[in-house]
Amino acid sequence: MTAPKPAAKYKRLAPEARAAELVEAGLRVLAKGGITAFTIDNICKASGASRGLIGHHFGGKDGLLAACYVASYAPFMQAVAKEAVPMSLAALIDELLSERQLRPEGLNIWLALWGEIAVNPALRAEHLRLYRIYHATFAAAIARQLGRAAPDDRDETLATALIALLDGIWLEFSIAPEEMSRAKARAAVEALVQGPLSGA
Amino acid sequence: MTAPKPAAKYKRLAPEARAAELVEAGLRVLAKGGITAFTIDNICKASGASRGLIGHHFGGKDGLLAACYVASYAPFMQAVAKEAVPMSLAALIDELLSERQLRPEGLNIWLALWGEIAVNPALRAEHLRLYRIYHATFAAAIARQLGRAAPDDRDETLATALIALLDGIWLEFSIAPEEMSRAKARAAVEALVQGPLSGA
DNA sequence: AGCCATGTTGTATGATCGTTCAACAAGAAT
DNA sequence: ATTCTTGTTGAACGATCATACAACATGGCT
Repeated sequence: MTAPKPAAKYKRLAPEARAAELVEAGLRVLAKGGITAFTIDNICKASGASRGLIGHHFGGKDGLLAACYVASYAPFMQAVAKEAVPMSLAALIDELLSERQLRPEGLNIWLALWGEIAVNPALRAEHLRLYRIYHATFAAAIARQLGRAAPDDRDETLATALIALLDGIWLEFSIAPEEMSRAKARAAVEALVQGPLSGA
Repeated sequence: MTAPKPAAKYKRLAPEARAAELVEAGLRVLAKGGITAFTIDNICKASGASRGLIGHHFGGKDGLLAACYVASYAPFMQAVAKEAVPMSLAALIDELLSERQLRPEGLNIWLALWGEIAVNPALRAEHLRLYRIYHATFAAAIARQLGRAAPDDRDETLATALIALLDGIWLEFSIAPEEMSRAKARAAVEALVQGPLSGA
């Protein structure tokens, strides 16, 4: 009879690793049940961790929510603000409508967070910061497409319009997938964009 | 000394009047604090009524939420599905970007509700029903604009795109009013629309 | 092998949640 | 003035919420 192995009761993780797990669990909860389901209990159950950890690593529920927001923006900004070499407008749009970006779960998360952004000043500030980067990237791509070195007012307006268009598509795709497929999304963007952006 | 007037403890309302007051209070709460603040206590405090009334008139909180959704859609659908005489596309867009429709409070309400639509099947079904009416109205207006009697596939796609564009504008207007004014919204729509919808 | 810094647990706590319901009162009917 | 219908109240309830914290366990360190 060998000595009974005392089976560890939990796994001890580095703070960053645990934080990452909690953020991931939080995003899973948001995707499934929206902001209403975003509770300590639900998140810890989804993560397999105990209730105290969120407070310990994020100072509270709000801290985790902010971290979730940043995390959900990350792959998106990564796609937009690609390396040093700037993307073409077509490539940018393709990426944003790609399977990697346009997924119902991801959009449910955004939707839940947007509802909070409109109400939570801290999230609002963070959103504003990221939006400006996003907008500048689009304006630059549009200017390049039209053969300009730097974006002018017209390019800025087009960037605003394009971003709004893509936001709206995400929205419909998230709320009513029955009415908005990836193919429809692509067709819709092309239908509106071909005018102002094809000619000189 | 005259007899002391026994000051009525509350005002008794007709069911529809009370229901309307509660819906209005619910919308006020949603506008201010989002879906998270949509609680029995908050709503009753905002309405000046007692806790029991929501259960009595709507069967519960969810019933009131559904009523709020319908109520928030009402002025919008009223504007879109105007009388028998169909609106021109320009008039439609003008109306939707008008001061009457494009207001931050109203959009905060939508945002809060959208977050629930994505999660709540009953609201989803209702949304789908209204969206189809909305979409058909736009497709018809576009077809008329292009001189067609009935909308073809291309018109349907353009309607989808236009709706998404307007949705996105509402979104930005609600989340970050700093970056989206009514003037910007109008310019953005015109910038994208002038191409596909100006020529034959 | 023993120590120790610290990541983790889970209970306790008080606040707040939605719902229920018996008692109450307003206002029309008589 | 009295009756009666029914809209209204608010306390009671159990469930669930976020947070705090003392006890505990892990894995690296010596």
